[in-house]
Amino acid sequence: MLNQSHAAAPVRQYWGQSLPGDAANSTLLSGHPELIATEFTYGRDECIFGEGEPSEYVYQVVRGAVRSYRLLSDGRRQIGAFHLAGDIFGLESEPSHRLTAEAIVETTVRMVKRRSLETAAKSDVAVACKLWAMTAGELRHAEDHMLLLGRKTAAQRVASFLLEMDRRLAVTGQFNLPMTRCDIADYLGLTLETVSRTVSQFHDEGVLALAGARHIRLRDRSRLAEMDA
Amino acid sequence: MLNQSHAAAPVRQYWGQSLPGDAANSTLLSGHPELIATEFTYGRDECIFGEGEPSEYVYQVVRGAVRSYRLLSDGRRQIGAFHLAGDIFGLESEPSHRLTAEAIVETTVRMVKRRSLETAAKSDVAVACKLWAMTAGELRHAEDHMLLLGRKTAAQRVASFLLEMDRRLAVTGQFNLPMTRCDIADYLGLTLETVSRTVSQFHDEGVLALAGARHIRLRDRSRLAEMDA
DNA sequence: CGCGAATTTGATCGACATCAAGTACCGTGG
DNA sequence: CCACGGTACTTGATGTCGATCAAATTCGCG
Repeated sequence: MLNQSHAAAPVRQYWGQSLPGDAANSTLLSGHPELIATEFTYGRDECIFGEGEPSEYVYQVVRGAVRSYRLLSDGRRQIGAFHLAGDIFGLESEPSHRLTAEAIVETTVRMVKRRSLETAAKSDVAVACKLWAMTAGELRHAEDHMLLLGRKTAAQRVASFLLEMDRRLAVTGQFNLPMTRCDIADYLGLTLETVSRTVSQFHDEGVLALAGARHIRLRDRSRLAEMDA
Repeated sequence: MLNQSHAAAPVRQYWGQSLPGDAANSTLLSGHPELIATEFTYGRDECIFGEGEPSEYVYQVVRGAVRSYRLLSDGRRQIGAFHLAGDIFGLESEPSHRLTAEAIVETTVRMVKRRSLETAAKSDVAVACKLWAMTAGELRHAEDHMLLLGRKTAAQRVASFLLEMDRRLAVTGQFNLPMTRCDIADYLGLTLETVSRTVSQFHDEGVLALAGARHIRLRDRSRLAEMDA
């Protein structure tokens, strides 16, 4: 059950519309003039921060995609979340990160010092509430994902995933996945073969259309939604 | 894969030392005089609040044990957390509960109005930070649990569970489980049979001692810890 | 003591993992 | 522009862990 090839490879780009960012997110890292935001770009598979490292910065994805994960000692990996354009990640109430974050593709992030956020929170209750709301949002996602990992079938997991990606990055009713089948598998608690087979099956059933493995158009969202149940 | 008997039955009691409550928790619901706390006792298997209900109160377990869970349409259940004496639960940043909470055994809770907490948070940044820290703590647990549900073997899941319960409710190096094998299974993403078999196996290996199915003494914590890895 | 639920244990099944090719895709260099 | 090489992806064959089905057995409580 050792895991599969989390190795490096050539770079791609252009993923993610720059910062659609739902209003909720945009505010935190822009509303306060005293918060200095720096931009930085990471190459594909580059580490942004590692598990256990002190959490110095909070990040927002400007362009690209990020995976946050934890490892078991034998290399099995569980990706807890994908962070796409507009998403904020790396926000901790504690002094150190509990997951590793890596760029999936070439990714630009905006970062602000955690300390300065905390300072802002101390003087402005609205900021403090904002931080709380953001962590609560992550918790909600984690709760949904626990149900998926603990109790859903492979088909249900893939259906959930497709609907999530459709919601988060579809533009003209279709989307490009920035992540590999292996990433998806490690997000869904499956193997890459099972993910591939399930996507193929959905394709055969006419539930989705493919243009290359990464470009997907959902043709029957209601069918996916009801099988997800 | 339909689930097993979440039915009602006679009442038991005496679970949980009354409020050992780590300092972190005790403060929130006691430090502020303007927060009026009411006590209430729920019978075994009684619902405290349901998924989707407006989140009017925040709760702290005084005595007993609570399970929080979500259901799939066909009845499969995923328990996200057990709340034991001292734990706070039902704290939401949003207006409604996202999981159902039920008393596992006869359980006394202390409850304060969510609105009054929010009011306190608005005037006192320390309270706001406290709320954030508590939600962050739940998120940390959820992240650990995602790794367990997505990637650990049955034996590793049960080992994790035993170590968690040992940490949270052991008194003289031993503890009484308030929950059934079915609850444990729905927490670990397994079936009750697999949980039972795994506990029996640990018993045969001398890793733990049993006095009835619910009373457990861990005899080799380091072995459990290393198999959990 | 005796009933009903909880738990254990056994036999069998099946969904997904693992092992193993084969194919498509894409960036690079000739 | 095309051949090459490497990775990602798909597909097939087989294996296995945990689920399911089915009885016992034990445990609490009335």
